[in-house]
Amino acid sequence: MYINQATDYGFRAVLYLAQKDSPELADAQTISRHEVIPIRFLLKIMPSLIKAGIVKSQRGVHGGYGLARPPHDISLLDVLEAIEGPIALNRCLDDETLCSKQASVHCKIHQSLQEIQEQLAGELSRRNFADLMD
Amino acid sequence: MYINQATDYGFRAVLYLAQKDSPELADAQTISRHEVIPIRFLLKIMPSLIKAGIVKSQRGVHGGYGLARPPHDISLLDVLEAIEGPIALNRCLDDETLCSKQASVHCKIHQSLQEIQEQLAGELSRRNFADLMD
DNA sequence: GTAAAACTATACCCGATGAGTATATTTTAG
DNA sequence: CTAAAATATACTCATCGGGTATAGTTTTAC
Repeated sequence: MYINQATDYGFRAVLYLAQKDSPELADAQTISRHEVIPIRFLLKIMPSLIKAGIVKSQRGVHGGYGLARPPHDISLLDVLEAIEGPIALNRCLDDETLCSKQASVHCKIHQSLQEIQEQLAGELSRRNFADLMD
Repeated sequence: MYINQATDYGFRAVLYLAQKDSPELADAQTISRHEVIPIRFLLKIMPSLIKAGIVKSQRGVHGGYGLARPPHDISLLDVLEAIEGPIALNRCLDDETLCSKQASVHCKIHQSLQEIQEQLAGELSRRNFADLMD
């Protein structure tokens, strides 16, 4: 029941971009070195963060990455969902047809997990990257 | 970020044992049919529940499975941990040496995830199988 | 005391996913 | 034009999740 390693790297990359003082873009090499993330892997996950409107990028000679909005507007949930999609504690909460009992609506377990999932999502969205910077 | 399918089956099996009215043991066939769980798979996960002291079993002709303690003493967390081990939102919360930055102690992300994980565990342990029976 | 009904222990298979790598392409500054 | 950067696509490889198979062992009815 882990969150992905990619998501963990994503958290670190975003935090790095939030914390660096200069407003210039940071290139992948720099982020990779500071956060100890395999560069090819970093390069692969950045587009997801861009599509989600969390990070902006610039190609070319003095290109690199920067935050697309202020740190206090980026939650842990934003980054997690950008990289690994919507959270779902079990597969029938994601897609009811996957329940082998086909009983998700009146299934007490399902209902409990749903509530727990909502609490989890709430916690993840309450925490933003400005909080993490202190 | 799913919980295991095995855990989901475990929830159902325990709930079934809690809900059946007769105090006799239920054999694997019966549980499997009622809860739509592949029998071989069910047979594989039951020993974990037994080791955790949640379920008791009896071999032989009129053998089967029953709860080892009352439903209100069995939480979702009990079953989850019995089957898939302690929860950990990411690998460095499970084992610090797995953090590629080797920085878990003073890592704000780590700290946040730890708090969220504790909340999640709390929610899972607050809910017991007597609640689910209604 | 033996046969059948149960659970138990191992061990295997296979597809999906996670983690990471490689190659080729596009963009931009200078 | 060229070098430095990001992007796109596709690949590898190990692990894990889900499930199956085989061969037991224990218990009880008769």
